[in-house]
Amino acid sequence: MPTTGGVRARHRAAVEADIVEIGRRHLARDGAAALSLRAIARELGVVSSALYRYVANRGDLLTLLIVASYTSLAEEVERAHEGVDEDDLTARWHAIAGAMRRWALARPHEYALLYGSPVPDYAAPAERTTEPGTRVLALVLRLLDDAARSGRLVPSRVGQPSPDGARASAQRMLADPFFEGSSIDADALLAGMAAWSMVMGTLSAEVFGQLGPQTVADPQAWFDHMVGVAGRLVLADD
Amino acid sequence: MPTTGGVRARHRAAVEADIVEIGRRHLARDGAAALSLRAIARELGVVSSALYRYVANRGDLLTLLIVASYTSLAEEVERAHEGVDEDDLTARWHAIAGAMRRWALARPHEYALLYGSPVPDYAAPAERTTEPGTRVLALVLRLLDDAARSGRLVPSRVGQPSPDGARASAQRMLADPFFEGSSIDADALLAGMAAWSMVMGTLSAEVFGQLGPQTVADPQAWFDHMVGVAGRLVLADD
DNA sequence: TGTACATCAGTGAACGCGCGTTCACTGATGTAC
DNA sequence: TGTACATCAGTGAACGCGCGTTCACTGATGTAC
Repeated sequence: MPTTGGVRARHRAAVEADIVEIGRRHLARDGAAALSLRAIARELGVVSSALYRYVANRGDLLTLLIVASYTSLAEEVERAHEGVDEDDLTARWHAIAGAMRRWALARPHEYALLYGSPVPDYAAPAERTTEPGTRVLALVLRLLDDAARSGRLVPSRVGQPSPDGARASAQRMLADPFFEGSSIDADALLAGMAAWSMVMGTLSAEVFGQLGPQTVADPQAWFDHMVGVAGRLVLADD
Repeated sequence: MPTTGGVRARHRAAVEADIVEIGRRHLARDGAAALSLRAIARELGVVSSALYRYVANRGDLLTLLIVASYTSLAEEVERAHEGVDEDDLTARWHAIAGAMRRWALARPHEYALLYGSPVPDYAAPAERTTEPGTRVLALVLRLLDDAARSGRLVPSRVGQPSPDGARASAQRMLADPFFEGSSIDADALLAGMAAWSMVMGTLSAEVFGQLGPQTVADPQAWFDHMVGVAGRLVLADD
C-alpha cells in the first residue's frame, strides 16, 4: 500500500486535532489565562516536551485555539442564519444575534477570549486570525447589502447625517478588501456598526455579568428586545 | 501628645494607600492576571509575608483594586459631567461617555478588569463592589430622570413598544433600591440601557482592538458619532 | 525484495523561574495602673 | 513619671506548587537505490 502522505501524516493530523480539542476543553473550564501546555500534554498522555513537535510555543497554541473558537462561532451563526427565510431580513438579523448569544453563553471563556480583555503578553497574528474572526461580521454585511439592494435599508433612522470624521473613517473602511463587492455606503456602514455595537454591548454585559445593579429577570427577552431595537435602526419594518 | 488613633493608625493608612497605588500601577502595566503579592511587596521594600498584615489574600487585594478603579473612573466621569450646563442634556450625555472613553484608553487594563473578561477563580464581593461600580450608571440614570422631568425623554424613538418579557424585567429592575426616587418607567429604562449598551459596545471594541476588519481612521470621531446616535435614541434634540 | 540512511515522534531529565501562603520569631510602639 | 504587659509590623525561612522551554537520546516509520 502506498503511504505517501500516509500513516505519519494522518497520525500528525489526528494528534493536532486532539491538542486543539483538549485545549478548547481546558479553555472552557478554566479560561485562557490558565491554559497550560503541560496540562494538555498530561491529558494527551504524553510528556510535556513532546508538544513542541506540534506547536512552537504557548502563544502558537493560543492562536490555534482562537482560530478554532472563531470557526466554531462562525459555523453556529451561519447554520442558524441559513435556517431562515432569505427574504425576512429582520428574522435573519435575529438569527445571527441569537446564535451568537447561544454560542457565547454556552462557552463564556471562549467568548471572553475572542471579545473580552486581550490575553497578556500575547498578540494574535492578524494573518491567521482575521479571516475566521470576520465571518460573523461578513454575514451582517451581507444582510445590510441585501437590505440595500431591496430598498429596505434605512440608516436615516439613526438621525442626523454623520459628522465628517466618522463618515470619513467609514469611507476609508469601505476601501478594505473585506467590503469588496458590497454596495453599502458610509452612512449605512455607520448605522450597521451602531446596531452591531448595541448587540455586542448587551451580550458582553450579560456574559460578563455586568447587567446593571441586579440581574435581569428574563435575559433572553431582554436580549431579544435589544436586538430588535438595534435592528430597527437599519432595517425597514416590513 | 495624645496618640489615640495616632502614629500606628496613620502609618497603617499610608501603607494601605501605598499598596493600592503600587497595585494599580502593576495592573496598568501588566494586567490583572499578572498581579502578584510578591511583586508588590518587593516594590514596597518589604518581605512578601508582611503584606498579609494588610490584605487577607490575593483576592482581597484584587477587590481593593477593583474598588479603587471604579472610584477613579467615577470621579473622572463625575468631574466631566459637572463641567457642563445642567440643562444641556445632550452635552451631559456626551460628557459622561467621553470621560469614560478617556479614562478607559488611558488605562486599558483597568477597563478590562472592570468591563472585560472576569478574572479566573475570583468573584467580586457584591457588598464592596456594587456601590462604586454603579456610580457611572447612577449618573446616566440622573440624566434620564432630568430628561423625563422636563419632557425631553423620548424612548418612543426606539420603535415599537417593548415585548412583555423585556418590559417585565425592566419593571422588576426598577424595584431595586438603586432606582429609588427615580421617575422613569420601564420603557425609558429599556431605551436608556439600549443606548448605554451601544456606547459600551463601541468602547469595548475600541479598547480591546476589535474594530472591524481594520482600524478606524479617526476613532474619536467614530466614538462621538456612536454616542450621538445612542443619545438620540432617548433624548429630544433641542 | 532488501538494505542503508534520513526523518520524525516521543522520552526523561534538567534549568530557572515566580508564585501564594504559613509560621515562629524579634523588636518597636502603645496602654493600664 | 515609671514599670509591666499587650499589641502590632515586619522578618526570614520554608513548603509545595506548576509553569515554559531546551536538549541529548531512542526507537519506530518512511525513502532511495
